[in-house]
Amino acid sequence: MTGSGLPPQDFEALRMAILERKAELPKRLTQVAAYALDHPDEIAFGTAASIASSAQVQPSTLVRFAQHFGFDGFSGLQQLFRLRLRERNSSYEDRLRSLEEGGPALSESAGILNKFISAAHSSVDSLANAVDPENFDRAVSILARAETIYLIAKRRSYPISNYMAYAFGKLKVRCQLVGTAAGIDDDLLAFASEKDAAFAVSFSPYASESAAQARALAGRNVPLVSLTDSAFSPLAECSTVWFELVEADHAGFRSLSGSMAFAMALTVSVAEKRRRG
Amino acid sequence: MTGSGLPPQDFEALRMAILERKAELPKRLTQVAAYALDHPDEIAFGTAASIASSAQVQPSTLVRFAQHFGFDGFSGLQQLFRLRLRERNSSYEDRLRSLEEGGPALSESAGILNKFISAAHSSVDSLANAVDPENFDRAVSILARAETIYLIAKRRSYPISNYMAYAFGKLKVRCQLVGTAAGIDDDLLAFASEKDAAFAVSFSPYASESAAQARALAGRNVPLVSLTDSAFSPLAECSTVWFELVEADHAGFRSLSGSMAFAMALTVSVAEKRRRG
DNA sequence: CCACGTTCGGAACGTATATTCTATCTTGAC
DNA sequence: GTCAAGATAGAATATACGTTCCGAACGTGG
Repeated sequence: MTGSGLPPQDFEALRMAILERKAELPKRLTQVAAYALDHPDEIAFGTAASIASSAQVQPSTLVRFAQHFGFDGFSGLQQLFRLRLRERNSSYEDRLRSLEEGGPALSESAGILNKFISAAHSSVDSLANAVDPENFDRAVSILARAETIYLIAKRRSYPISNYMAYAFGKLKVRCQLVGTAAGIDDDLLAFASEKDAAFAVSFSPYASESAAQARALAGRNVPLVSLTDSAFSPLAECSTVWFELVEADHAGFRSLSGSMAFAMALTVSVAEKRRRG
Repeated sequence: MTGSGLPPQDFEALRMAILERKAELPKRLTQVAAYALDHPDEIAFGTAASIASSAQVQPSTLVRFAQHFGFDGFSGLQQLFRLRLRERNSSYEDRLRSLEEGGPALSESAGILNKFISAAHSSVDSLANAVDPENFDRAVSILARAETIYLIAKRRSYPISNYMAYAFGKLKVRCQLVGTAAGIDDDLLAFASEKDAAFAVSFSPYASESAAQARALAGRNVPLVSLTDSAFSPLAECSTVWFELVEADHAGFRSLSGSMAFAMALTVSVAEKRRRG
């Protein structure tokens, strides 16, 4: 008797089983377990031999590993990894493609909508990849300890800071929206001190006022967190912490989908951190 | 000599090549071509034998098919199908899972960020599913023929109309943002006539002014397009065309990612339609 | 109707595969 | 230190795989 009852029926179940028994597994099997969870794609596509060499293990070890989890052999386990990839993809992209293929038949408007949906989708994806959790954490800390948070954004970025101001208001976090009425911005920012902090958003082509205001604040040692779309942005050089987010666009118009998600995450995180002390 | 120059390097190129040459392909190869594009997953995971029997073809035909597109054999072609699945999944969901697994180890902020990314993702997805292309087309037509577009939104929806106003400005479409300064909103709206149109956004809990303004406009036969989150919204009943979009939220705070994508698609579509006449 | 080139089906081939088996090694208890 | 139980490495094996090959079928132009 090698296995342990019935094998898991789907990938999730297998994952749980592996995590559960990971501690009590022999050395080489632990090695396989770690490799399997870290490189599921390799397991799905590779051959027993190639996987074994990648994981620095003998092919037979893979078979034993599979049998420990109730499979007949390695192949049975592999099928679960393949199933996972199959099911994952069924929804979103295929829909886009099918719409795209209907191309000429569809109205132009529907085409534009799909482009924006697609752009929003990839913006959110790139947000997921671009933001380093540690940096995010630092940004949250900086803003959370500020007395007043100054929100700097012009033109296309303004809706972001506007929404943040709304949310901060709901969350009882004091903030000052900069860029709303003409002229008094710099007067407002003159109040900012080291005890405060600022959050600036600017995408190419960068609004010169935003950059100037950011620099001014940085010069007076006001901690500055910023969101921009390039390392060469004027915001990047004067920020305490900055994030690079490239919003996918359609015909030059970005949907701000990624930025909005980021902004809300930041806003809520700050409020949460402040609430917990 | 069997192949035709160099084989495609990625799945998309292969797809194009197949579609391009589909007409001039022999009978059985056409059969394979159709099967390949319809069941890409089968090709990625199956064996030559299993695929052949599914497609009602001989295994050798698969090899010939691959060779027609410049591959050495069937395996080379299969790798492209596998690569596609690999790359599709590499970014988003795995990252979420890995962060989710780090759970307790991760900071709370990172967790919140991921929740918002996830919410944004599903908002955009539901946008793709919820918006009927024909309705969208009607909405675009209504707004495109308006002399002035009135944008009605309060509170959390305001950033959406704000961004639309910015984009409409860039696109040289006349619009009037309603809800910016206190008091004069109704005076502004008094100018609206049947030749104009309005776009209203309101999510639960609905701002009473937005609903009232929308009703007033509808009563004066001003065409009204609206974006809201329920069929029971006060906006739904008085709109010429309306869209239901449920934004996924985290802790009650929506990221507006889906709404933003929708708004920009609408804005650009209107401008485009107007430009073309 | 015939010759020719192309396409197809199916068997044959060599290879690579997953699995099994066994000798060796490790582990831990007494 | 010894022994037993389990785990591992690596060779052995039987299987299944992708590919190749060749004769038959098909369609075409003369």
